[in-house]
Amino acid sequence: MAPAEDGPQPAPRSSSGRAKRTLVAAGAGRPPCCPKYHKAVELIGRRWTGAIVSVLIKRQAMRFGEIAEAVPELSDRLLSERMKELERYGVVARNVRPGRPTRVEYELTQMGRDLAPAVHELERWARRWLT
Amino acid sequence: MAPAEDGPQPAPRSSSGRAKRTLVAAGAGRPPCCPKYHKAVELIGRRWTGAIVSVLIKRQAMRFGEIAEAVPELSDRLLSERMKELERYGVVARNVRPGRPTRVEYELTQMGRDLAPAVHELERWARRWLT
DNA sequence: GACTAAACTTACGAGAAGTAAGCAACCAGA
DNA sequence: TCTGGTTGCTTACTTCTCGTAAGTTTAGTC
Repeated sequence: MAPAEDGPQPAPRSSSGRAKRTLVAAGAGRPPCCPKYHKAVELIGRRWTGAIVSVLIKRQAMRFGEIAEAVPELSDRLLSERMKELERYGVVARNVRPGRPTRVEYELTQMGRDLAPAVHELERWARRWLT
Repeated sequence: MAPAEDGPQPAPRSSSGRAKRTLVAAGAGRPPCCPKYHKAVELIGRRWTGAIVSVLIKRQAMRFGEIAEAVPELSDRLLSERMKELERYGVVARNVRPGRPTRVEYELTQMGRDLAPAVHELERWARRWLT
């Protein structure tokens, strides 16, 4: 990240009152500061995604209702939405088990399991600094 | 949160069709899965917060406009909002330098610097798994 | 006296999240 | 057979957050 961009000239942004800094900066052909990290934050930064991944790291495979219980503040609607996203990104795998009331199991893929260090570090930080 | 409504019976979710699982679970007196981690995700999971902390980790003190340049997609409005939040949480410190036009410098506190491992792990993951 | 710079604010529409309820498939018990 | 229960989602609607654009403030400078 922070690619090149060592500005000798303080340079652009604005011309009067307040012009479009964003556009000026983007228009200068400068790439976004770190597309991959940004994308990662978009993914796991989305509300509840971190919590979902966190509980899936602790137990290996969980059913829909189990995740819902483990994260009580999360509603079914959002849980369903987040799981679909995570599946689409390849972070979790979804397995439907044959049976009467349909049972669905979710588990992390390798990509998802590899998020563990980040999640653990964040947990460590939270434990240390938050009340 | 979860005021009154203390049902002695576990009475887990539903009675017909689909009742309020969320409220039932919360009402059962069960604490949220991990309040601190949840709080952390609320904080750094908010849009752009991760990116802001990330650039502040790389350089030590930055002015408002420098952060804005380093994260070109981020608008002034949100940058201002996020910085206020981060300051309130104690993640960054704000120093106003005397002189006109007003110059403000932001730098991470120890609490903020301690976020570096989590941010680095997330960056590593992003580099490895995202396109 | 108009112009400029830096750091914010304000206004407003669009999109994401929260809340509540419904649905489909199946089965156990009365 | 009818009632009720379980499970994994949807749908409908409200509220909050984000993105975009433009305005404000303070004081030096041309």
